[in-house]
Amino acid sequence: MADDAEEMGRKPRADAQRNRGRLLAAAKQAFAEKGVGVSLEEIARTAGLGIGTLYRHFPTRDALVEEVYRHETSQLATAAERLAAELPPVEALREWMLLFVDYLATKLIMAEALGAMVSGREELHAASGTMIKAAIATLAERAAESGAIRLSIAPLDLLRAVFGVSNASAGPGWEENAKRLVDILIAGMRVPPQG
Amino acid sequence: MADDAEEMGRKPRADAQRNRGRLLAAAKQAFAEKGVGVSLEEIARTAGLGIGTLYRHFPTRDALVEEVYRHETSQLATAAERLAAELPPVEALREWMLLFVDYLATKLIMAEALGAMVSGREELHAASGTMIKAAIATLAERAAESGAIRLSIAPLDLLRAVFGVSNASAGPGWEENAKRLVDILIAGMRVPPQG
DNA sequence: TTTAAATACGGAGGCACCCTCCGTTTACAA
DNA sequence: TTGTAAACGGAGGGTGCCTCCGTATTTAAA
Repeated sequence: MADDAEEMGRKPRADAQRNRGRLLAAAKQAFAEKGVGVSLEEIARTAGLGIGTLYRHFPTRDALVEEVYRHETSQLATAAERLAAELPPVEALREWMLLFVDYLATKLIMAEALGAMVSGREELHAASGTMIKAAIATLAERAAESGAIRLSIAPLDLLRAVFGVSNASAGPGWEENAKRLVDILIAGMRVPPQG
Repeated sequence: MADDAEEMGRKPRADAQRNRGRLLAAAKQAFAEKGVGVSLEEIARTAGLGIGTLYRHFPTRDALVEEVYRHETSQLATAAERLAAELPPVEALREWMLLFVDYLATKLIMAEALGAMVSGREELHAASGTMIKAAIATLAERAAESGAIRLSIAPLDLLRAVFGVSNASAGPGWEENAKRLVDILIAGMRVPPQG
């Protein structure tokens, strides 16, 4: 019944666990308030810890970001499963992409992280990135297999395109535009009714 | 015949002119080799000048970038005019977007700059940004006026989407994908024949 | 409890970069 | 030739990144 503690050989010292939590909390708030570019020193200070401690727990800035956003990301993955089960393939794909836009909009904090994972350097944010990629790939491929759309580009590129529109775009209407883009993309991929 | 020296009240001192040129040359090469993030100190050193001189000529990193890329950008603007004159509206729009992809691909050096100008902080790269925006806006609006497509998103968002796919995307096939995305976008905006 | 090994902590220190400020040098016009 | 506006250069102060290692704490064995 020791399923909670996924495979970990040793036992982390109590103080280490506590401090890890403090760092994550401080980081989450700092990222939200100032973006993923905040000074790591500031995060450590906010957590009441030394910079060395931060670096021991999270050797790179991205390791920290990864940890902070893993939870949020998994919500997107969960939604993908639900949509796939409840809706016809193309609709599921469309809805999930719209949800993706919502995530970029609502949790502006996530935009940078999602962006980084969607656009390049895949090594970073490995875990979250894998979830997202799996979600969009599955949905897109199911939609393609249903015959309703033709998948002429890599599924992840759909998200890249959507992210491109959201990315720091100044205009207050970007969310609207991003959602319209989703529909343009779906329409552009649709197979014409009479072959 | 004094058309070369666009309106400038005073006369810049000879050494100032020469050094400005050196800085631009050094910057162009450095940007090409190491991206727009290079140390400005290194650029100044390469140009055989002091860091203070660089900052006097180009108060911000972006002022320097702007200057370096203004020429390249104007080529895109010129191409837009030519295509608009030679091709039917939708084709002109499509071709120019493909050309945009080529620019991102060929002059990888430009990708960062074009990206920055296309995605947000419009104040930076003002001059180049204006050119690009004017080009896509004109082409897109002409295509929409022809009745062949429906322009449901901001023209610039088309470029944002394309840029999103190109943006640091690791895969070697990104250029292909970006071009296919252009066709998906065009197809997605096309007005159905018997609307 | 005592004790010693294992582990974690903290922050000084070295490095890189940014940008400013101002004393020195230079170009050029009178 | 000479006075001065303009340009130069780099030291200096600030911030951030990351490493390293002496000190402090926890844990478990005796």
